[in-house]
Amino acid sequence: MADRVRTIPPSSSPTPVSPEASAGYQVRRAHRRFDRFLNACLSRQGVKSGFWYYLRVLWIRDGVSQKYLSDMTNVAENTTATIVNSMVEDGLVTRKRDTEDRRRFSVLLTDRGRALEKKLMPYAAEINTVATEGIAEADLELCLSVLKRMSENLALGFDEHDKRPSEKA
Amino acid sequence: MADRVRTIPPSSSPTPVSPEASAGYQVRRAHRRFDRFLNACLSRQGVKSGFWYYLRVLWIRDGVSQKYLSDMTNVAENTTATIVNSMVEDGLVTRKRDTEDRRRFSVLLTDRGRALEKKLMPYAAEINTVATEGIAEADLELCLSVLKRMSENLALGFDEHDKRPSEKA
DNA sequence: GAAAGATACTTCGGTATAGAAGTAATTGCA
DNA sequence: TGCAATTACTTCTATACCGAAGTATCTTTC
Repeated sequence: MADRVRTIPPSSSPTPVSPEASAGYQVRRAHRRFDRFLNACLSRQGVKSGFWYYLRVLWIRDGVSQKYLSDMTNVAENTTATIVNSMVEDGLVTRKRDTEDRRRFSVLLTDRGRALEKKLMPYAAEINTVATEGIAEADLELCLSVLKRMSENLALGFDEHDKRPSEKA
Repeated sequence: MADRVRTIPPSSSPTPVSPEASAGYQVRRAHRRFDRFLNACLSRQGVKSGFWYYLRVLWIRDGVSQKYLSDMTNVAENTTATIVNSMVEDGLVTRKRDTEDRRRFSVLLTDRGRALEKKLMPYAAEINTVATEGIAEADLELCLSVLKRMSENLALGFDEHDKRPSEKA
């Protein structure tokens, strides 16, 4: 059943892959640092960091489904459900049954949720500014495109296995 | 007190920073995908994903302190405490008071913990291989060095604030 | 047009993570 | 030498996340 993600480990690696030279390691470390920095910013504003990613989606496009939010934030749907609940409690969004497809909810910003954009968005720039200090523009762009490609590569491995257990072709 | 991590949001960003073009966004997405892929591999082997990062450190250098593990894995010390407890329960490591400095523990691999190296290490290469498919060697290396620089930049902002509230110089 | 499958969401249980505050051991310094 | 600061670790509480399994709704298919 599995293919990219095997049950039996692949034959021993040719290169032992030192952590420093490993993409997985560097991505994880960078992520942890971004995450802590972001948390520090947001907690000062009394906003839970889990909200951030959802707010960013909603500021761009309001009234979307939880599925859409999950896809955009790269988070599982049950996680989104939990966090949206929490955001409703905090008065940042409301839920409304979609009339077209009654399985769905529309998640809608409240005034308070919308107002946070002005207060919080500058942090996105702030964090990226700090993070990218001393990095040439071209290098950064290349890095981001490599990250994007890696995300796509890893998603592929997954879709094949988890989302489509039976090959369609 | 804070400096890099401000209480008052910085003045409004010059560029609105579209998510796709944001380093934070790309790093986070890549991290989530790596994380899921890794989890899928490890759960098939009955190993909790939290163990992985600690095992990797211990396979290289056995008998280190929890502090050292925390530093190497970029994880807070209380998190390390929890996970090491869990690893002890699962019989992968043991703890031994350091006789030189009795505040410390040495975390030591059991035979079982050591044996996992052969079984699990190939995944490090596997994941990186899948992730970096179609990416030029030079581009990857540049990407990793940019990630490293970003991690350093973000850590700096933190150390200034959290680790050294009072300037030493 | 009814059963089978897919989709959107929820609930439950568990892991991974952090911050804050506490304890014990060590180090630094007056 | 003795007390203050620091360090290593723990405990408590809360958040962020996932997989599995369940419900309701929609779609497909014969």
